Amino acid sequence: MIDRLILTLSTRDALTTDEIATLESVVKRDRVVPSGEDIVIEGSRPTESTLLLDGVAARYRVLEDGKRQITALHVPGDFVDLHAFLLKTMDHSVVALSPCRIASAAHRDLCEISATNPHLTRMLWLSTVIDGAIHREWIVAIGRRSKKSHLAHLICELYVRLTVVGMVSEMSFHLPMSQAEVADALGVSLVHLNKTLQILRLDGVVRWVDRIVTILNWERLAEIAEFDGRYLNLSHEPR
Amino acid sequence: MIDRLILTLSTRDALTTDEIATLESVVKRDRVVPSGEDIVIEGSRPTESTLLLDGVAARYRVLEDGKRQITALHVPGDFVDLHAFLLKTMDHSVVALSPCRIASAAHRDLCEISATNPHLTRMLWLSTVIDGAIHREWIVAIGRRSKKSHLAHLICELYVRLTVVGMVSEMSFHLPMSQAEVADALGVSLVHLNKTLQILRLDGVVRWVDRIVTILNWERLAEIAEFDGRYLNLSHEPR
DNA sequence: CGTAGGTTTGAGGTTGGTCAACAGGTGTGG
DNA sequence: CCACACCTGTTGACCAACCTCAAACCTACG
Repeated sequence: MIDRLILTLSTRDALTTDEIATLESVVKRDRVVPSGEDIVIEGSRPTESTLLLDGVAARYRVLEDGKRQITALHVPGDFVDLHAFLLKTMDHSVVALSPCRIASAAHRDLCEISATNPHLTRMLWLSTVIDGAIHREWIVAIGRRSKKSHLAHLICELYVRLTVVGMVSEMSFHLPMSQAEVADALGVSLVHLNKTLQILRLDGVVRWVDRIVTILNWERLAEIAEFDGRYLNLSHEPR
Repeated sequence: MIDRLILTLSTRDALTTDEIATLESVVKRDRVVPSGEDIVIEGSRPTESTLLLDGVAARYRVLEDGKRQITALHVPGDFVDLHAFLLKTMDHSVVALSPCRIASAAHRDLCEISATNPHLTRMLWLSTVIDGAIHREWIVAIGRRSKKSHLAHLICELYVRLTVVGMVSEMSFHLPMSQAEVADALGVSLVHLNKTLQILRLDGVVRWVDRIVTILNWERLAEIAEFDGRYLNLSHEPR
């Protein structure tokens, strides 16, 4: 069940069989959330953290005028709200952008891990700081990149993250998001997102049809995005 | 020396005297970095994390065309690169925006803490996830707020964060940043930042002269910013 | 067959960027 | 003491990027 969590973590550092067993025993009750439904709600005080097993989910906030900003996208193997283990109260909601299979880890059990297994604790901590690294990259992208470069960057990021959990084949991956949702992730209007996407298509660097993204020219795409995947911290080292 | 770190942490949860003593013994070698100098450099592999004792520092990245984006601002009591304890390699630099007094905590010692004091470990972990919460709020601000609202929001945030460490008096605080640096934090041009600031001044909500910021009308400012400080996680509870 | 959700396109207006110039303050060397 | 460079803040003019509104089109589905 937690194969993809293991993949994401063990890409960064080796897990012992004991640690894997601990994670397996702690992650429980898998179920499916339909597309469009909230997995976690702003203001709630969850007593467990949610692991995404399958599907794509997004953290988001809505402003008073109805504008929505997606602050993070999650792929299988990600905890969508591990930070709530320490923050206690959710300061944003998490929505299922596609049907999502999820499971839960009780904060009581996570607390137990933090008391008994320092290395596994650091690995969980690591996954929250990688979230942070991705947030920073998004800030740079929204703040200083052109929209074309930003969109290219997002595609590069998702390509790499989905590769880690084995969900890319032949430069192609399923991205179950509407253009309106992608626009909310980039902080642009739907209309402008669409026009920006046209440009990438015309450049011949990506195909994006029926929610299947195919990278036709990785070199050019990464160049447009000025993409440097180091922030995803894929290197395997003692943590 | 670490008074402000204690302030920030114990605002969120009680620290035992033992824990305070541990922190005190781990944070060493305070020194001053002159304004404008880098405290940590992108690509480096620090073996210790840096605690900011005094001054203001910023995490930032520079793109190929020379544009800079500040991804985080740090006030006294913040660790500027605690995440590097787990990420190992810095994916951004940290610069002193004013003369900064800093001290260091060796990763070896932090690792020791993670092995021996679960609660203190969680408190350090907490401080990295609060960083993350601030990042998310910045993403929302850059992506979906008007520049006026975004600037107001930044002022509100700094007001609250500086209050926690006792650096605000009578709605006034010292903010040792040039307008160009603030512009890099908001992801706008210097010219536009200046014009936006004029508007807030004309509205009579802030005074901002000689790097001293005075909030003249908190109510209106918070309203313009649509500010809700919950994301700063100031509530005191067991973590 | 009508409706709903998603994509695409065009037109026109606003926000915010770039370029350029100037003002005030500070430090430096002649 | 002045002349000068330099840094920061300020302002105006012009232009590009991006937004909003609006409509058309497509497909899936009851």
